[in-house]
Amino acid sequence: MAQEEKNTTDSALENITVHLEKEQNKITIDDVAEALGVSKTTVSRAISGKGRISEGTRQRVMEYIKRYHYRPNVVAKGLANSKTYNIGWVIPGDSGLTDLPFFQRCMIGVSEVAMAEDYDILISMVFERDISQLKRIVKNRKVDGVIVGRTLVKDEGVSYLKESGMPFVVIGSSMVEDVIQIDNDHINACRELTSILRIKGIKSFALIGGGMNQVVNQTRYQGFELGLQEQGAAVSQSRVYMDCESEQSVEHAVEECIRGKVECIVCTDDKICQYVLNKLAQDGIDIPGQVKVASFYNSAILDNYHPSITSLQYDPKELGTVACKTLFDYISGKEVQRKRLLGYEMILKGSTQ
Amino acid sequence: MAQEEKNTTDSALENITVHLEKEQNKITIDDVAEALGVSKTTVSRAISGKGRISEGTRQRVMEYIKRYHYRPNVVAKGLANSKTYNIGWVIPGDSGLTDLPFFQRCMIGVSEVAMAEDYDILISMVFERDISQLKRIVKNRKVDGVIVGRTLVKDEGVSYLKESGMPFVVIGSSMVEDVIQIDNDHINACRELTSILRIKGIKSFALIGGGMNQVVNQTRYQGFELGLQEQGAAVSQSRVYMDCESEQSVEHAVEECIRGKVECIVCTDDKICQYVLNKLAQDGIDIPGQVKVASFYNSAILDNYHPSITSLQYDPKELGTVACKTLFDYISGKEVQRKRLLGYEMILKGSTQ
DNA sequence: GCAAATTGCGCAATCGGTTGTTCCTTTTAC
DNA sequence: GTAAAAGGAACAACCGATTGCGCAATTTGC
Repeated sequence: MAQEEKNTTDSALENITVHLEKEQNKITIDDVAEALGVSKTTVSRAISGKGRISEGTRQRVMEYIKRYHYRPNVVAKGLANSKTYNIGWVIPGDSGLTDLPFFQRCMIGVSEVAMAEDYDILISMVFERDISQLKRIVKNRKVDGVIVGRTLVKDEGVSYLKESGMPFVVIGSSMVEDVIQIDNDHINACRELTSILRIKGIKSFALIGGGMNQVVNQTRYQGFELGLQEQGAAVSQSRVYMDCESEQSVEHAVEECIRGKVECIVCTDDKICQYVLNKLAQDGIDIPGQVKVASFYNSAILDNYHPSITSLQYDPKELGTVACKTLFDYISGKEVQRKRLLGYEMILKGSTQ
Repeated sequence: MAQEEKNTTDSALENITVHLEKEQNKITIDDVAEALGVSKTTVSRAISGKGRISEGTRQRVMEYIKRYHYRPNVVAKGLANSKTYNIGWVIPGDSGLTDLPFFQRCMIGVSEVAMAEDYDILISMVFERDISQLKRIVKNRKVDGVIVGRTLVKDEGVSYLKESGMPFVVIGSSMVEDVIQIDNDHINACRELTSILRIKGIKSFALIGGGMNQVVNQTRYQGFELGLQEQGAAVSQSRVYMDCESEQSVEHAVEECIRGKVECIVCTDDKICQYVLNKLAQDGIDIPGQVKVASFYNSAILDNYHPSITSLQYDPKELGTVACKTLFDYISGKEVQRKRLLGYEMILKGSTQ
């Protein structure tokens, strides 16, 4: 009965309309100047600390500002010194379950650094290969720089940014020349993984991976091949199934692995790993008894599997932090390293025991 | 060998530094005016279409603009008419696997509407209950309005926005008075679900749900109770386990359901449903034979379960679209409905067969 | 004690647009 | 044919900050 009342109340409320009434008695730098009997130049200097100003008046201004909650208008400030105090954050709009939390955590790093510099983050989603949103924020000069996550081998966003002259940093690697990149050391991560597993006596590997149009997958593929090469004759065989975009293609790859008595399956991301694990469970194949499994990211979507999955783990927040710092350095004219590789962590778990 | 060369090349590249050299010969409205021998007023009016201007000169201006790719400086434009051409998008920084894709798809809707109005989206993440990022963009007046996703029962962000006078719209519902809300009709969705299941002969239900501090969970709880109430004596018993934040608490709830011979478990979100399904699988309990299961969102994280899971599904993009349109209407002074409820879709699948 | 150097502060231009007002020209009305 | 109305374009103020430059007052140097 209580609920029913509640419900009818709600229905009634639905038809209520509201509209905005503006008042906005926003205080400007002129107001502050007038109130204190000084020029706005003085107020500006008190705040920025630039130029010549006596400590006394500076204090007086700061007190007034604090007391009456004056905040400089960022738009006006931006106009005066040609800055927007925004950076763009380009993310794939169609990112999967693995990517999404990864980039969100990247963004935490970006966000922290940006806030410290009084910058905010403007978002630009890229669907399929449509970069019109990115073009907009660049052409409209709504950002001072851009950070790009997940690059493709032939990445139109990166090419566009490069020719536009807009400063930008790529999280991950890029095939385009002369681009500032912050990436994890996938190559060495893969080498170490194969090496460690080899020491455990594994002699046959398979790599099951996503689209080779993504730079990250290509890099992991390289690292995997390189790692196996280093193991030399000790590895009897290896199989590679890249460009697995659907669950079916992954299942097919797994079937071939089983048939070929592959001892260890390495997945290039956790979504693919999820498919692999489901297929193995379906076929009643024991992990790690009959086949061992390793993946990347160590993300939450694999949390519920037993045994837990050996992973190469990165620190997405660190990627974000470093990328954003690098971007600011670059914008402010400092020299920055063109390509910087961050570390990784090997998390050995039950699936490769 | 090829790879090794590649690798050393890469290492060498890592130490290369780059730095920005500015040139930026950006063309301004004055340049256009001068080139055409008209005043900048004329150029401005040609573009905006406001004021009196002959069709001839308008054409002339537009042609020049197109040819030389003139783009008005949005910051300057914003300063002149006190707009930022940005809207804020507040999302929980710690959102789970279900929330994240949901809000991303909301954002697609928001983004589309915003772009059509020449607006961009500024992001503000809320961690725990820390709304300092939101405060920043509001105080710095970097946005003309804000859209808030996932509200808490006692939501500091919403309270803050309300007292700040910044226009905003909530996706979902809010407990704060007089707030513009766009939500799905959870109440009726729940009622319909219980009703349909009841018709199938189910007599005992359980609801396993997340934190009651989230408005959406509270609403679903209400709808569930209301639905059962309407079924009256036909329902022999029902159990409610809200505030399940951990996998353990979900498992515990499931155990009790099994022991109590509950015929159908309803989950308030797909993450919880995942836990429920894992627990049921672990205990070897058959779905839908021994117990039926239903959830919300119909999200991808349940894609790999068999049988597939009956869900109440919403259209997140529509939520975003409507929210953003409403926000623009409100900002421009139009009257808007205070609370608007959007539809839902019942997806009956194997888990309730 | 006087010139030079330093300090403190304000004037006014500037960033790149928008818009109310004015002024001149053309069109309309009767 | 003349007054009124409408049309077209420019002037200049304005949005709210920053900053080069100039001037007066104070401090320093010898």
